[in-house]
Amino acid sequence: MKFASWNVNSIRQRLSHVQIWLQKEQPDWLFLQEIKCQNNQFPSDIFKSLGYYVIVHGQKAYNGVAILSRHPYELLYTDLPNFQNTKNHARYIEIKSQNIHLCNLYLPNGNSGGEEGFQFKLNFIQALLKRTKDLLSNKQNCIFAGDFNICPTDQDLTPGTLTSGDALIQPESRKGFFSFLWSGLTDAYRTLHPQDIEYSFWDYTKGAWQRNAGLRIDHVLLSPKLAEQLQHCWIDKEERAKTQPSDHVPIIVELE
DNA sequence: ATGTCGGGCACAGCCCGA
Repeated sequence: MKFASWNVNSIRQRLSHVQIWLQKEQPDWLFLQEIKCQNNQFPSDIFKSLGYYVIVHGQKAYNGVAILSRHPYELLYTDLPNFQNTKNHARYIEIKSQNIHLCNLYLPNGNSGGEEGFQFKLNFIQALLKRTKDLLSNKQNCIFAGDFNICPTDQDLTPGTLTSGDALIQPESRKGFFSFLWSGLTDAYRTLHPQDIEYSFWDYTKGAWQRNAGLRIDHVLLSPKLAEQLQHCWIDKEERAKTQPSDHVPIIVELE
């Protein structure tokens, strides 16, 4: 079983990259974030022709998430339960497929909008934590994955890339990330690669890619039974070297 | 001082968000 997540920074700009990548990797599921379009602008027919069901929660200009699934599914949520979504952002979609809750998230960055913007991020984390605990207490299999906009530790960013006050490395953000682990989820990449320095995002500016000044902010978290089946997890860095890339690259997980 | 993208608005070049 193969699973992947990718913040594509506009699906319309990245369509050919995603198509080629899908045909190469053939995951059972692909989570997409920052599709930056409305539902009727999403290229659903192309993905259907590649053998995927398409589940979209879009928004004009910003945000937007989608799931491509090779398997039949039940749509459970197009917004995060128990979240006061004061900005009406499209940042969450959850389906159930093959007896797994597949929870696709685009966590707020938290650097814009001052204190209120940061609080919006923390509120999202709290609601996500509640969703995690609800599923785990009911012994549900689940995968929480997407762009968390959190570097869990200093191992997960190039030194000097972010200022100390950045919302991606604030203690409250990091505590939020660890709260998912403390509640019982497993960070697929870090579990299999405890010492490695790898990133999933490189800013478009300041020659970040050329200098390898990156961040690990895209994560796949697994519930206990799925974690026991974890075989491989890798970050497909090659996508960032292509022409007109997203600033994020895919993260892929293989389970038994 | 901000070196890059993407989208919106509106039709050129700024603005926002990342």
